[in-house]
Formats: sequence, structure tokens, C-alpha cells
Amino acid sequence: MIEKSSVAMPGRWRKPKQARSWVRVNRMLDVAEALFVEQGYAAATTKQIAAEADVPIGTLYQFFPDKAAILEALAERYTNLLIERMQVFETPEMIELPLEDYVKRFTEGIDSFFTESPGYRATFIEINTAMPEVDQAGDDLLMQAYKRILLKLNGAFTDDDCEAIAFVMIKAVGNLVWSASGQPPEFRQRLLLEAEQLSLNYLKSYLPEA
Amino acid sequence: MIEKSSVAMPGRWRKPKQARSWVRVNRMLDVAEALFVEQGYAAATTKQIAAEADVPIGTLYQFFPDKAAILEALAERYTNLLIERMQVFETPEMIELPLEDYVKRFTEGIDSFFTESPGYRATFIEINTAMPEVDQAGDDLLMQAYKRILLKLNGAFTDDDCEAIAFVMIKAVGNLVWSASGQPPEFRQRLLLEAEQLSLNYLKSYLPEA
DNA sequence: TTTCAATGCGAGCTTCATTCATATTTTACT
DNA sequence: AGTAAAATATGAATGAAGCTCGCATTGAAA
Repeated sequence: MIEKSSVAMPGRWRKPKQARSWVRVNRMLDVAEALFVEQGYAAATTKQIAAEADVPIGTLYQFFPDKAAILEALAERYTNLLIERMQVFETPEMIELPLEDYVKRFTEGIDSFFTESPGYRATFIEINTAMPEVDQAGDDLLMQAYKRILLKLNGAFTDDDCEAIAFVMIKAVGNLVWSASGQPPEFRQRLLLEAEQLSLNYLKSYLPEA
Repeated sequence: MIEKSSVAMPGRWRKPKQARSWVRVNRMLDVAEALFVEQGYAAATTKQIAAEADVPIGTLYQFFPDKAAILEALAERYTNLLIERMQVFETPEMIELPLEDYVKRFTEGIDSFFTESPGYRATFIEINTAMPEVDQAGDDLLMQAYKRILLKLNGAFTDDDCEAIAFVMIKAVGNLVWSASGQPPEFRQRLLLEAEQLSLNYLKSYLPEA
């Protein structure tokens, strides 16, 4: 069983210690991301990534123990970005909003993150299948963030409640918005409204006063 | 864009026309399923599958155009099983149940299906990453079933409503129950209750009379 | 300057998935 | 039964991709 850690995973790739290699590593990651978006993870070869990043294959493997580690590094990058994005929703101004508005903004926030980051989709579409631990680690971080939000919304929540509600919101609602982002624009808009309704009705059952 | 079809996918594998090959094909599928559960899709090799099923590698490729087709065949098998399982929820006795009870049974039904079928998890964990079309095809079938259920619950629903609600229930709630099935028993029970609440509150907003 | 760690490099090894030419068995039809 | 066509059987060989390894070069600390 995988122990749930409260810190971000160490990351399986070797971080360069010299400046010149930093730029190469970042180039590899950027190229990899682009190729994963265009062709999918499986179709993109390590040779291709190395070639387009203009580094020899040996150098690629100097920093990434294997192909999957490249994907993990991208996942790490994105998870941090998403968590950063979520911080706005912990601010007092946000927390004091009526629940309706809060939920609406939150849903839209998540959605626009997905929409604006084509690489996110390409990355996590592979991740959640091939590397459940990594996916789990990302979700854990998101759930922690959500738990903090819940406590701010209602200090009386037990830890168990927070745990369960955060799980529901991340897995159910998060997945819904994620799935919606792959749908045609019109239907997607409708689905976002549904996601709001889903969240709102559920949260209301825990926060009746709002 | 992938067109949404209302029929089950043709299936990319060649169905045997002679009895002797049926048993071999089924043996290959059974062995593949077991290996995918034990080692995961990527780790299981076609040679291994062929060897354990006691057929030469050439024979395997006689029926399955590639490794992925084996996985698809398993997905087909399971989707049909799940849809069959869902039919109970379209019967008049079920439909007439109070919404609370209906939702409870439904949630439990889905959950026990996941629990009782270890192969389902192993199969779809690969599917939804590596072969989105297949996953989509399965979800489409489930959504169709759910749309029929919705119409029976309330004949006044528009087609758009049914489409949206079914999408939400399959993607959000389905995914939640799926995720819960990978959690420790105690937490899992709690999550199932949450899944019920989530569904119930959401459906109630569309079916106030219940 | 010396010295060692960090980085650069790419031909070649290994491990799969997949093919193909050929042999055998089953089915359909006379 | 006899025979042609279709279906099935077979496994050595091919090719593609991930990854290794020994050696060369550069950076930085002493």
C-alpha cells in the first residue's frame, strides 16, 4: 500500500547542478510536452524528444531515468501550477462570498485552467492510467488544498468530514469538469452549469446556513 | 472529432468461425485478463499471453491485430456485463421506489460490480488512458442506459436534459465510486454514502416531487 | 594547476510487438 | 468419398523503441 504523504513527491529525475544543463533539461521538457500534445505519450519516442531538443539521447537519460520520468516531471510542473491557481480560493474575500458565487467561480477557475493548458490534458491522460501513484500524489495535494478551504468555510467540520468531502469534490466534480473540457463548446457550457449545481447542492447539504 | 454512435463498437478482433478456435480465443482472453490484473497491461507481453494460453504467438495474432485489441475485447466483455447489470434499474419495481432508496441501490450496485470484478479495474485503468475512443464508447453505452432511466423517472425531461444529467452521473458519480473502490474499506464505505448524497441532492433538484 | 564531480556523447544491446511464408485442418459442394 | 477453398496453425525472423555503457569533455572547488 502506498503511504499517503503530505509532501510533494521527490521527483524521479535528477535536477541539474550546472546552469547549462538546466536550459537543456527545460528544453527537453518543453519539447516533450509539445510532442505529447501532438502525438500522445506512446507515439512520441525518446529519440525524437532528444533530437528536437537538440541533445544526444545519452544526455536525455543522464537526467531522466526513463521515459516515464519525463512525464512525471511534467505532471509535477502542472500540479504545482494548479495548486498555485487554487490559492486564490483560500483568500478571505473569496471565502466570504455567497456559496453560489463561490462555487461558480471555483468551477470556472478549474475549467479555464484545463482549457488554457493543452499540455495538462495530454500529460494527465497518460498519468492517471500508467502511473497511478503520481496521479494520486497530485490529487492528494489538491485534496489538502480543498480541505483547508472547507475548514475556512466551516470551522466545525471534523477531519473525517473534510477528508470525505474533499475526496468527492476532487474526484467527482474535478473529473466532471475534466471530461467536459473534451466536449463541444455548447455542451461543455451546459456541463459546467451542471457541475456547479452538483457541487452546490452537495455542499449545501453540509453548509445549510449559506 | 469522434462521432457518437448509438451501437456497440464492431470490435477490432476477428471472431473465430470454428469451435476449436473459440476455446483458444477465450483461453487467450482469460489468460490476458489474469496477467493484466497481476502485472498490468504494459508488463504483460504477448509472448507470455500466448505461452500461458498454450498457443503459438502466430495464432494470437491470427485473431487479434495487435496487443491493444486484446484489451479492447476485454473492455467489450465488461461493458456488456455492466450494462446487463444496469438493466435491473430500468424495471418498474425499481423505478417506483422512493428516490432515496433507488439511488442507494444504484450506488451499491455499481460499487459491488467494481468490487467483484478485479479484471474490470485492471482493464479500464489502461483503457481510459491509452484508448480514449474505447472508453468513450463504453461510457456512451452507459449514458444511453442512464438516459432511458431518467425518462422513466420523469417523462417530461428534454433530450438535452437527459444528455447532460446522464453525463454528470456517469462521469462524476461513476468516477467517484470507481475511485472509492481503490480506498481502504472504512473510508470506502463513507465515500459510498457521500456518493449517494451527491447523486440524491443533484437528482432532487431535477425531480423535486420525489 | 590540479582534481574530481558533473555533463556530453552515440553506437550498440535488449526486449518487445508484429509479420510472413508455409503447413495443416475444416468446411462446402459435387 | 473426393476435392477445392477457406480457416487455422506455426515460429523463426524483422524492426522499432527504450535504454546502457565506456569514454571524452567541461565546470568549479581547492
